[in-house]
Amino acid sequence: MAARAEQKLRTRRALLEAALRQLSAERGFSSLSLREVAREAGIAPTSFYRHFPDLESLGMALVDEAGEKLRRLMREARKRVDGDVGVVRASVEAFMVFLGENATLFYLLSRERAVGSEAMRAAIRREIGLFIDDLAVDLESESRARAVPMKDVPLVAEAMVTIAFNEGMDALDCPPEGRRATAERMIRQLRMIALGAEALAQRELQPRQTIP
Amino acid sequence: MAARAEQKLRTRRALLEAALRQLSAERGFSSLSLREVAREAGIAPTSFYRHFPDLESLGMALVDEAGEKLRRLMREARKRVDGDVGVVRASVEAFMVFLGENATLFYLLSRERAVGSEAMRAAIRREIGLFIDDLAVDLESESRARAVPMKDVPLVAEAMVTIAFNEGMDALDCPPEGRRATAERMIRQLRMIALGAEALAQRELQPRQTIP
DNA sequence: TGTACATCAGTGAACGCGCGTTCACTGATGTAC
DNA sequence: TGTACATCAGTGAACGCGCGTTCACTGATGTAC
Repeated sequence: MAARAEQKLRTRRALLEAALRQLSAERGFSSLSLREVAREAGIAPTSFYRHFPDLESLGMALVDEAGEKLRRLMREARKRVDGDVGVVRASVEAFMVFLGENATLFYLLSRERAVGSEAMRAAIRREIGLFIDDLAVDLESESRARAVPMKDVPLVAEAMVTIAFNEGMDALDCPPEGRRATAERMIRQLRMIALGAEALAQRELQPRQTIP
Repeated sequence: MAARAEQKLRTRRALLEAALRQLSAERGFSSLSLREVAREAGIAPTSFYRHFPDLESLGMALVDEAGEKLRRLMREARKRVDGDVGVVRASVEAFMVFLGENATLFYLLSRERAVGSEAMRAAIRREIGLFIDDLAVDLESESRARAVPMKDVPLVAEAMVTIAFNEGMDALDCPPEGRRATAERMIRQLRMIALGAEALAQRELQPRQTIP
């Protein structure tokens, strides 16, 4: 039996979840203390070291988890894309669900991206980069399917993710009844970006046809 | 003479600048300590209270300063807008100058917007809101001057500022020789947004003229 | 299966440290007459 | 101008607190024979 190994995993989980429970709108990861997390997880402070060399390592583990979960949800949502529901709307819907259900994971990604240790910021930039790449692939294939060319797809994806994270933060800051409105704002901004990139591509095809 | 009042102002300045000096890519405002700031400013920890009731109040003062400085620079830069240099390019140039010369003020606005105390986040949201309003006014007047209508100008301004702050962060994270490239990425993203908003406006004028 | 030994997750006491805040004070600057 | 008093920016000692980390330990689980 791996009784010992299982117990160890369970305690590790407890630590990760204790840390998540302490994160909120008010409290960033860098304000957590090792003792506090251990206390919340129900173990002695010294036992923490059996699982992570320091708090930052625990943070990195959370970042990985957050990134994977977010990308998995988005990938699944975009499978349902068809003629009626475009990539953008499907993505926004899935994103808002992620926000609602995993607010603290989103906080972690969104805030420590700007403020954490160098290692943490690098890890988050990596996760967001992967997220952008996923979106670029789907935008590209939608563009081909609809036969509407789009200029600079990776840059478009980057701009879209930037907007999504920013409006996502706003959505969490405002009361739940404001969520729908924020989602609509998000969609309108994303559509502008998509339209602009399409206009750029068309301009290249018909260079002189500008409206005075 | 107001010798005493002047000295008090000088010490206050010293405190503000000491705090700024401690801020960096690695250290967010919330990691500063009152004792540290006082030490750096060359006064006893207890003297701090003659100037601010707590560190957060000092932070708010810095936020106000940062917001005002940023907006003043942008307003001056946009005075130089003419036929050759549009609002977008002039704004980006001024923004990049602000980034280079006031990196810590920008860090403060950009990071504490996500992670500070409720009061601090509200103050930053206010400053950024004013910044967005300024931009909206100039976009609107450019749109009229060029006789190119633009849909949803305030939303466009919001999206642009979001992109600018995000790319601004990236610019500071990468070595100075990468700055120009980041600025160009920023401009391309902003142009997409502008183009998209113009395309939306045109679509309303000529509703059926879609390209298959 | 039973026994002897190894592993290792979790412990509790102890450490030194920097923190925010209080307090009663000092002495230069400011003010009233 | 001189004098007596008020103001108040800056001080240094002291407080209690939670922190991260070390250490030698315990005792259940795992392994070799």
